[in-house]
Amino acid sequence: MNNLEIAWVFLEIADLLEIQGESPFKVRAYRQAAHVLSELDEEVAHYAQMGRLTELPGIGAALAAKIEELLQTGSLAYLERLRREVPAGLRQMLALPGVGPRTVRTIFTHLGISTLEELEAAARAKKLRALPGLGVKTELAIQHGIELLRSRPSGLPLGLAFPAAAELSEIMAQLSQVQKVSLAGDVRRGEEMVGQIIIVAAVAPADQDAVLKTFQAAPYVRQTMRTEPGKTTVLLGIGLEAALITVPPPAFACRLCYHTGPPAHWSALVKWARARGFELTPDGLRGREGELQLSSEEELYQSLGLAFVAPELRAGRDEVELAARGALPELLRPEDMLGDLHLHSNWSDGTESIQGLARAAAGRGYAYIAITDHSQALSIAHGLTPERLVEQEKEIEEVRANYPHLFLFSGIEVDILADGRLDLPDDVLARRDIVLASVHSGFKQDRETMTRRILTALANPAVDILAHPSGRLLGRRDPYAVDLEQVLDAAQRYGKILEINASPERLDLGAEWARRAKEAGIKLAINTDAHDARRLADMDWGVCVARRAGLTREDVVNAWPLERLREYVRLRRERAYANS
DNA sequence: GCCGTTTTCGGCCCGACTGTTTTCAGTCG
Repeated sequence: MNNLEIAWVFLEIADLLEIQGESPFKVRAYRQAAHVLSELDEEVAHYAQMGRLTELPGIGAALAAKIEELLQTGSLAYLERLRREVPAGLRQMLALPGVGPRTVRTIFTHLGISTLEELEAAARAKKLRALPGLGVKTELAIQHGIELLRSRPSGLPLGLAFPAAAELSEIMAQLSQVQKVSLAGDVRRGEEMVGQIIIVAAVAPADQDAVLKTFQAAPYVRQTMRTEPGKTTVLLGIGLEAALITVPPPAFACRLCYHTGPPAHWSALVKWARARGFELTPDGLRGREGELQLSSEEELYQSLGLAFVAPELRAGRDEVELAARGALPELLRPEDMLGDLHLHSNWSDGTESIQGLARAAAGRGYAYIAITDHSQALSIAHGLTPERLVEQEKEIEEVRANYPHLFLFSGIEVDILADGRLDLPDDVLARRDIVLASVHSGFKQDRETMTRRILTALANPAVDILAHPSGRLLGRRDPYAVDLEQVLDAAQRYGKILEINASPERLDLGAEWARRAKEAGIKLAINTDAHDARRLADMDWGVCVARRAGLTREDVVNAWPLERLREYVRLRRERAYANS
């Protein structure tokens, strides 16, 4: 078992214990341990071998023993016991908004309900409102929550699916029988939610069975679901399906393109090819002179007279036509990013010092970062008061002296209060180099109130960037009710920057809205919202969203040199304050 | 569950909001 799988086990234990009504601190210990394991650079097995598990923060004797058991046997008696005691359906109920462990327990003990289906039936039959602590509103909220859960795209966020996909692909690449291998499908296109991992490998027909068998025994694999000639589908420990497709080497380019999809893009290619006298099938490209030998996808597009279409742009929109005209955007690349404008230090709820963030940013070759801790209203995160901001400014100044080639913006992520006012006085905000504004409370406001709230905040001259504009948590929380059309209008009118939050649990704005923002002439910033130094690497997920949105360096302010960015912010503020 | 110049027990970010109540429990961030 690898780190992520063990972390997964601990998260399940935490949920089950919580439903059982165990001490919240014990529950938190498991969640904390899961977090530590998932962030660990080295395989936890190495720590186990050296008998150093308890040196990891949050891992004591009890958890170390459980990790050992998982590593040695692949299972855990304690978890098996909990699973017998708490039906799996109860854990799913925790995902319903407004439903926590106590409510789940009430429902289970009084009605004996243990699946979402039974729960929905009970809600419809108006049986929930009679339970202690529940009422009509909760009953309706549960019914609505189940509907939302159903309408959500299934699968896992890219940030969870990609590492597993990359590791599986890497393992396949190591095999001597595998001549070429590539990720395909949702993961390769950088979709925000991944329905299934697809890996395409070029393998001589005689070796296919052996390669498929190796895949079935790879790390992460819990069980084999289906096998057919040239393809096997497995279920991973993280609850996602992964398919390995083996193809004869000459067909690799076409099959890769076909399985990368989406179907609408492939259809557009087939149609384009046919109109020019080619026959394009998943197994090859046939021209008037016969079958073409293609050694790569690039050659496939070239043979069709098209510029290469980056997987992220494949959508069946107008990309084939643009490729024909040579008019595809020159997409933003990870190496174009020059800074990160949304970082939390240990002044609020981050774990890293400002110095540590600066060191990590310098290590990535950044030209600038912004320290943007929370404001006072977010007390759970130790949000900063005006007084502490003054103190922090001094520390930022000290760190600046240590990193002459890295500019530190003294920033702030100021809360947008329920009525749209900001959580800090204007003069305090005006002294910060960059101001992000965002919503962290009152998520249940109706659409009109929430929209007005955000528009009010955008109208404030102090605000430079609207952070995580929709508030969604991928697969966990839907966007709050807000009219993003109006938000885009206001951003465009006031010259505000919209954030693509690169945290893998957010990816907010998503690609569709980022595309529309660009079309409206709005500038974007891609920020990680990192709470520790390691998470600076999340930038790549944000770049992925930007690429799917068709963004170029020009569209993204933190792909600009420092002076241009500062000038942009300065001019915007000058205009805003002059008009206010 | 973990952790300790508060070290073997007693702490462990906390405050707002909501829906249920009629003074508060549960959820959320």
